[in-house]
Amino acid sequence: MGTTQLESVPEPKYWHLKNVIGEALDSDFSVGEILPNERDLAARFGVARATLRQALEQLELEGRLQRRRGVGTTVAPPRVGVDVSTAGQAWPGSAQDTWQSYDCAKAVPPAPVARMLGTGIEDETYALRRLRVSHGHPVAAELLYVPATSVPDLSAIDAPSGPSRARAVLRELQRLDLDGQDRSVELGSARADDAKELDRLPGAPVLVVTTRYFSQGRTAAVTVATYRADTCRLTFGDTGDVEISHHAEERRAS
Amino acid sequence: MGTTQLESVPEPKYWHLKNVIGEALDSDFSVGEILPNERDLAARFGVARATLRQALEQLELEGRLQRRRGVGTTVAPPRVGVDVSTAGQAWPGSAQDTWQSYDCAKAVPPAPVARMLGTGIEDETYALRRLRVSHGHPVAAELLYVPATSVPDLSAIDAPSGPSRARAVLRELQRLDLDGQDRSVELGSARADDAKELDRLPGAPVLVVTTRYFSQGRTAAVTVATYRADTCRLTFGDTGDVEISHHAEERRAS
DNA sequence: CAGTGGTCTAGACCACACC
DNA sequence: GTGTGGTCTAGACCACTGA
Repeated sequence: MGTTQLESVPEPKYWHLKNVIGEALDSDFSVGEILPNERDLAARFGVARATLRQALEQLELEGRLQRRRGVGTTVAPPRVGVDVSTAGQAWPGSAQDTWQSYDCAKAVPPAPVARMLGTGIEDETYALRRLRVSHGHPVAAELLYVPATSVPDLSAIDAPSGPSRARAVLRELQRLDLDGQDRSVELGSARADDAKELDRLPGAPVLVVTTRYFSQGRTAAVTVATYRADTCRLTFGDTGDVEISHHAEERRAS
Repeated sequence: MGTTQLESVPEPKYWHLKNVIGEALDSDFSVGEILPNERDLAARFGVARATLRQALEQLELEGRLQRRRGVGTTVAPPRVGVDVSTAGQAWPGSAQDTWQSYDCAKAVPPAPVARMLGTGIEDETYALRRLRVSHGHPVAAELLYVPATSVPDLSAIDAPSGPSRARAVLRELQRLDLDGQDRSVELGSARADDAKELDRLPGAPVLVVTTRYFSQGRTAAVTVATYRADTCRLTFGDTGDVEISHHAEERRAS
């Protein structure tokens, strides 16, 4: 304010608000600090609460704010970088990966997944549920789809269901040769079950990472991982063999 | 509707609406078809327009709808996959990359970028503006930051500004040895200038791809590319050396 | 319990595209 | 012009958290 003259094409109020609050966040608040409640803020800026909320929504989308019903609005910490690179990668569940699996059932995959797997609707498929935790918080929920034909040696009633069968499926997968993989990232909104795992409301914005695992010229498995878009930054460490020196990397701006 | 009984924990109306409309989109509409206007739709479902809009916003976020002011709401085509892999990668601007650069100026990079470059606020930096076009539509706008120290041989007034200087900067970059790179993806909202390039409103959801280019043990350049989140799916073709057969890939679900 | 953010309403006006 | 989606208002009630 003060710098802008009267605009011939005025920007929306919520947009202006977002910028004003965003700047205030940089200068007057520190991480974790709680903001005044929405009704007070709206009154202070002389706008309706709906308008104020539109600005806060934007800031939350950008990962700068965190809002919790019944609690309040707080300044969010910087997004955590989670590694999703495929360098030297193997099957899911190998070595010490950052996922913990906790359930497995037979299910029919959604149409887009079935298309990637090249399966018909009546083909048996295992659906394995996993959770990725970082710094004590869940950051992603994943569904791993494995057609029964990919793990033929898995004895039918090896384990009735649940975690033990999950382990069995992963074990069988390891025995296949992994020819390569294929990854894509897109924006989505959390389904009710994923939202619950991630401690968010249904419809919350998420980054959907879809991975295809190839073996013997076919798609042997597909994972669909949904990452919290508000708190996560997906990183791909595609650095060659170079060792990067630790220059300014750790400096603070202010 | 009709299938659900009375809910003890009722889901929000807009969430239910979103699902209902989403299903209708699958069954009763085809790509490009225009929906009834918001006022009619709201009346038809017996909700306020704001509630109906909340449902449409979700669907637009998921890339299922496209809304244009003054025109209407249409069924969106499937997201286009844009390759952002770094396999066999080189400097930006090399060979036939999919970007077209059209401007270059000197500027001070935003704080996070300056931190990655390890530059102070008074160090000269070139800011190069580029646009990525796919299937005739702009899908991403990019800012490439190059500290003047990275291209020392660029004669100061080689070209005053604009596209010719952009080409000169890129040309100089090619001469450096590229040791590796580093990429991250996060959710953001479009700044006013990016939004304009991408034919969207300010604040529209975008996928921000940040790339660091390493040379001689330091960060020689940084790009910040903003992709339209509604129409784009970022793909990483990390497939090893395997050739994937074209099984079911092209089928339609019906 | 009181206080928070989340949902919803019924209106109004504006900016834009197209005729 | 007319019709569209985009913004904004001033209220109301609900669902949740924590004292």
